[in-house]
Amino acid sequence: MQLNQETRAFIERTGLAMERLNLTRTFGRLFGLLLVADRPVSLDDVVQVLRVSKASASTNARLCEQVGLTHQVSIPGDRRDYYEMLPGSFERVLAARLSTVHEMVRLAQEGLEAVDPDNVSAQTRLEEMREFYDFAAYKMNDMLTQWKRGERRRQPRKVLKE
Amino acid sequence: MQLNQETRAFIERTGLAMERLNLTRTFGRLFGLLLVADRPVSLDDVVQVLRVSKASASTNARLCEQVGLTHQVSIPGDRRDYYEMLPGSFERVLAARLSTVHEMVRLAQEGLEAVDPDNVSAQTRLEEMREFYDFAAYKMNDMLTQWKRGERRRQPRKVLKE
DNA sequence: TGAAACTTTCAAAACATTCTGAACGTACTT
DNA sequence: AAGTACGTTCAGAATGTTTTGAAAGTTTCA
Repeated sequence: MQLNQETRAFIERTGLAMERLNLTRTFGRLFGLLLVADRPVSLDDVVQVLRVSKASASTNARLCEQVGLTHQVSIPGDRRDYYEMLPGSFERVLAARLSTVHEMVRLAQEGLEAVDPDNVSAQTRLEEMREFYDFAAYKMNDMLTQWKRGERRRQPRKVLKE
Repeated sequence: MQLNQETRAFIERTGLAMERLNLTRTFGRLFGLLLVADRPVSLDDVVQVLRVSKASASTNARLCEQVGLTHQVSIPGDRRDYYEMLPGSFERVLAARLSTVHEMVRLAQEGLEAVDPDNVSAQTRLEEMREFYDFAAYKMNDMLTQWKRGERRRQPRKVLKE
């Protein structure tokens, strides 16, 4: 696969960015490659562009599939597996996040059941936690619904402090 | 620090839950302890309850402070440092997440500048990515604002598929 | 059926992270 | 000033994760 120098640099930056999110650099580079590819990507493409072993390419490609980032594609007259990022990947990733938010709600509930009834500060904290994540889950749901409905007008750019 | 058996079990579950979110088990246990404590927690408490070295207790306690989970507390006549989880921790954690969402927007923008102008599929994908995370950032901001304003009515429970 | 073209699996190696004990620094107390 | 109580740092140990090469598995096709 032909990629210009800037594009290769972008792939590396993606690797680093994903590393910061606690994913692996290789996985992140693959994500970058999938973003910029102008056609479905084969395992050999991954090996060639990312300079990793075929084993690693295979493992990470399957991971992408698992988390809903890619779909498998086949090409007539070709036996290889191809992977492609389809529209809607981002919302699928976010939807998966929802379940971790629900887990926080559940955890808080378990805490409330475990602590002594006279431990007021813990009760208060755990209630805040439960309310917060419950609220967050609700809002995330909302957001996904709106996005899927196409209510996605681009927000006016503004400077935000980090 | 006295903790009943259930509460100790809760701390362990918190450790495991945080591990699933790519944090360390020790950090997660500390989070659990801070949630259920009925008074500010000292390093010695951490050592005693979590059975970790003082070094690890110190490192992880400082990490909690860094990410805005705890505040330092001092007690008259006591030289030790105490840590306590204050209200608003959860929103601080989420606010920190916002910056990673912004990074995704920036990354997508960089991609758009890097790929060949005739690579339409990449352009489309990267635009979707930029729009999505931009939208997400906007909605997260909204959510935080509403939460802080107290618009946090508990949502009716409903069953959601994992 | 057998060879060719692929992908997956697996044990070991490379690498990265986290924890520990010990040493050190600092600030109180007597 | 010396002793004590505390927190931090650091090198090395323990542990966990990812990648690799090699071998095995699968599918296609002649």
